[in-house]
Amino acid sequence: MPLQKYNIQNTRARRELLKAISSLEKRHFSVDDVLKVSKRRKYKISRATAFRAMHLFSQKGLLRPIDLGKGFMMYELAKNNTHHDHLYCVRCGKIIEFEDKKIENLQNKICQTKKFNPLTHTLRIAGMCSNCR
Amino acid sequence: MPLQKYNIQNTRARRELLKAISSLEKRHFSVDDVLKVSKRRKYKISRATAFRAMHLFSQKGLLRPIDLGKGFMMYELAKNNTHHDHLYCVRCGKIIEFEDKKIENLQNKICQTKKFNPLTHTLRIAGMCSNCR
DNA sequence: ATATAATTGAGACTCAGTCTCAATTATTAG
DNA sequence: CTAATAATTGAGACTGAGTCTCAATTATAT
Repeated sequence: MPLQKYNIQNTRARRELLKAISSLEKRHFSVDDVLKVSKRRKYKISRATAFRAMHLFSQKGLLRPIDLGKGFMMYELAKNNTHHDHLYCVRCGKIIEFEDKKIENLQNKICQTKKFNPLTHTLRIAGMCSNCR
Repeated sequence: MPLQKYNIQNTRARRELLKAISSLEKRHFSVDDVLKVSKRRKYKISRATAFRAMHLFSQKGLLRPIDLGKGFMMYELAKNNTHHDHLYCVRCGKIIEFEDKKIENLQNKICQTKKFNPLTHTLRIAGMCSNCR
């Protein structure tokens, strides 16, 4: 369990949260997805702690926050892959990941032109996946 | 005043909201920016009506919603320009618009590859503008 | 002019996320 | 190891954007 590797103080609550995250079959999850799992276990984690941990984990590079415009944040384990963007099916909720270096390069070019120092960027395409039409 | 042109039923509340929007010096505004102006006028508009109108206006193509990841939606008048994306300075709040056909094309190419039918897309780069470093 | 359909306001409500603060747990210094 | 200090935690109150309900009002169609 990699808490120390990410320079995150190893505590019971955080260990439990990580375990809950690992037990999720989904690749993309919300804070409440994690809390729901943790609620079934003996050691309960409070809502505030879960939110705090998700932030910390993101900041430390263990998780990556994903904004699908659903009104709440989703997360994914950062170690699974490198930065990428998402197609989001508004009908079935399916998330398709994609990575496009050319788009990234064009984004950087724009930032240079505008003398803008990028910190994060979000590219999300919402629509219908092949199953949903 | 273009309500009918957009196929929007012309009512007092909507006229007042449009007037409030026009009176804003800002190009990008939140529902509460609009409500704040309207609160200074004789004819008061309720919160629910304002939110409903913003949705309707967006749907009818009068406004364009902008998700800057601020936790609430921003809007802009659609007539000012065509679709574009945004750089958002997290320090001073400045919004820089940009348009990049090459990025759009690459996005469409990805959708084709993934057999995905895009409805909307959001590309937002958050960081620091030239003034903020 | 009436009937029907759409819009509105007020305020209760929802839901994600934050805050406070005292209690607990971890880390550091001695 | 122990005391002192620092970080984390839980409970629940709170915030703020946005939604819902429902009766009253206003627009549109007949």
